[in-house]
Amino acid sequence: MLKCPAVNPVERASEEHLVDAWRGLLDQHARTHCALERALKDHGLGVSEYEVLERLAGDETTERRMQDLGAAVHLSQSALSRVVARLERDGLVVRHMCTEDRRGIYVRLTDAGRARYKTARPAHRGALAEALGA
Amino acid sequence: MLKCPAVNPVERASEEHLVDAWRGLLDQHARTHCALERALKDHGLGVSEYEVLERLAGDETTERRMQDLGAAVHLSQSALSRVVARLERDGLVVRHMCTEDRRGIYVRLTDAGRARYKTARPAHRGALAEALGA
DNA sequence: GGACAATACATGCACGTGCATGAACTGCAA
DNA sequence: TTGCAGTTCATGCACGTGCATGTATTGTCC
Repeated sequence: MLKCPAVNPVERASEEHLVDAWRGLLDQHARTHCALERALKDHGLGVSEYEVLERLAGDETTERRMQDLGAAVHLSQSALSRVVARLERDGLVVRHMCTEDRRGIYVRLTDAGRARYKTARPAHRGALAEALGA
Repeated sequence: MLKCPAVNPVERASEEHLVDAWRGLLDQHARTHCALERALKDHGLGVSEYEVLERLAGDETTERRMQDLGAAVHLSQSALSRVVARLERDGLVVRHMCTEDRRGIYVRLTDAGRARYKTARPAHRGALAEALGA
């Protein structure tokens, strides 16, 4: 039985190329994600937690609104809310309402949070270099 | 206060490059994964389920051992076990012990499974093309 | 042959995530 | 002012996943 006679060879090759690209992407993503997870575990951080910390540390003000963070990080709004809750529980960030729009929440890095970030950063970079190649 | 005086500019640039690469990877992965999830939802399949189905359909024998599948798919052994359990519950595959090694489990695609795969495949390819670009 | 490590898969459990919803608040229109 | 739609974030819930463990079987060494 011939397979897929309706699809011509060119389209088929293009499709296969796409699938290969996707599998490669999946491969690289899984490897890097695992490496980061392993590296950050020793510092008591998850990948999402570190990501948020980095966004906060990268900004001069060290203070951003939840929705700004949400736009930067690949996380649903609810997931971000919980990540920040965990970070606050661990004393790495503090949340406080903005006075001008009482719906909004500001997230600020604490000294402990900044210190934790600086400590974890080399491990993070190392894992990245290892996983993504030189 | 100068930041990171111990890191020279070259290493710093290399680090930034790595971070950018990782974020790009994350971006592309998230977008593609979401697109696939949306496309497959209409066919009652998850991304992992489809992945397993594809591996089974790609092989001529349509029969593989769990550990072979585990090596091909980016899933832990326990996750794969459950994915196959779900597929079996939906009647898309059947599991049966191999006679020569009674520890091993063979997974075989049913007619319904093959049909489902063929139906879902265009949607999958379409989402891939859309997400990964032309 | 009998004891013991190794392999292959299933399962209990904890955890992080997304979706849907809820609660608090703002801005606008009548 | 009052009412109502839109927003911003938190939370209940269901689900998929990984880790650790359990169960059954195989292979090896004595």
